[in-house]
Amino acid sequence: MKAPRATKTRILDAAERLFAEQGFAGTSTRAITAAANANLAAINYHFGSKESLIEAVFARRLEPINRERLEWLDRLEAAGDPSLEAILEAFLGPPIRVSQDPVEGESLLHVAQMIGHATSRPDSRIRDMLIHQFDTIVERFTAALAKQLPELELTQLFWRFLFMIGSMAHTMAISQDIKHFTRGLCDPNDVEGLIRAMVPFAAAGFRAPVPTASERTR
Amino acid sequence: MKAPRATKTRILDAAERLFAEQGFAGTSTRAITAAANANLAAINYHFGSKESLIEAVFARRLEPINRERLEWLDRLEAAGDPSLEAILEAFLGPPIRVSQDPVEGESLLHVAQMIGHATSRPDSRIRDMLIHQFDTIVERFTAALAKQLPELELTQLFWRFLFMIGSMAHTMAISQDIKHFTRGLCDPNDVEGLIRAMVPFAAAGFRAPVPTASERTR
DNA sequence: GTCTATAGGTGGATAGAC
DNA sequence: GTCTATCCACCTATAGAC
Repeated sequence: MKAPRATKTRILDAAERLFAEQGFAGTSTRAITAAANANLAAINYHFGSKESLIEAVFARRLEPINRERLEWLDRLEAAGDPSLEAILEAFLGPPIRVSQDPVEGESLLHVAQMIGHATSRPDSRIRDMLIHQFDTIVERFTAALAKQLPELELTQLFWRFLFMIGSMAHTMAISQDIKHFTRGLCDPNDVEGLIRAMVPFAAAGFRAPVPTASERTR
Repeated sequence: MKAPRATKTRILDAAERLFAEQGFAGTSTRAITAAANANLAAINYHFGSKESLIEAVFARRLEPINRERLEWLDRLEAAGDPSLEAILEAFLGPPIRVSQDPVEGESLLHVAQMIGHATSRPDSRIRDMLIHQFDTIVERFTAALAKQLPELELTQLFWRFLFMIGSMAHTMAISQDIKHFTRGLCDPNDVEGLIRAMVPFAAAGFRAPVPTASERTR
């Protein structure tokens, strides 16, 4: 006999799905508590406010993934000089694991969509929290990449790191429309296949020579 | 003596900025008309509804850019067999031009952020309109790319096209935080430099060999 | 911890004068 | 085309009973 999920967990689950689908401003606490089979007052009781609930939804998913990324990178660096592909996989691997968990699998897409919603709020606490969540990750991984690509200017390395993150984040964020645009060929739910497509794409991009300003588009 | 912009244009300008910063649900029609120095009833008079205003904001920017992309590709194909880099630049070039216009320059970032906000609304008319805006673009450009990369499986080609779009869209969407994450090295407002960084990255990614499932991460 | 009831505010949209 | 005034649906948050 399985215990029913606690109210707090049901609220987190419902909020995660609804925030991903409709954004933060577009999702009312009423809709969340209704979907979670909880009372309207439960959000304020358990989280204090809607904004704190948003932070809790993010933190529940991002903290374990980012912790695992850092541990993975630690192991690689302890074992010697990691290859470019190995570094990229330490970055992309933890999301893969989550995506393959039958229970938490959906959550990864939701988080990606939520990040899409959160990324242009100049003022909010949520943005500050997201920046803080990723600060260490960016620092550690760009340092590892720089060591592996010593001839690449640091500015170009940062650009390319951003491009890789963008590839992943945007692809997940528009996953609902991918089948339409690719005539059904690409399956956005096959995150393993997505990563297998992405690692060689990103690795080749990182290794590409930087053209001078004069030589473009012949 | 310059004529003051028409109310309709002022509303479009204000709505574009506010939607980009705060999302659609997070931006009230009251805030828009106040920022546009227009009357509260003006949105309904000129556009009919808030949702129709959103569509109008998108269409004003996307239609000329996408038309120019197709014309550019037409010219390339009329002149012979375009190179991979030339095709990528036909895709990325029109947004460059817009971004360098001192008047419309800001609008490109706004549209990118708005696309971020719009990308996970399963039900809305806005999503349908966006899909329609990009349908022809995706079809024409993937066909041109497939011709230039005949050995690349179509599935991988679609993935890589999505990755390139994600690189561009996400980079613009998080532009506010790029200086922070890159210690000031990358300037998100220098869209020309962004594209110059992106074309070789994407071109190398498109040309990367596809690994078999067995050979990964050594 | 969970519920009802409600306070106190903001939302989109419109009617009708000018 | 522009304005004021207003409708009413919906929002977050809280007080207080159970």
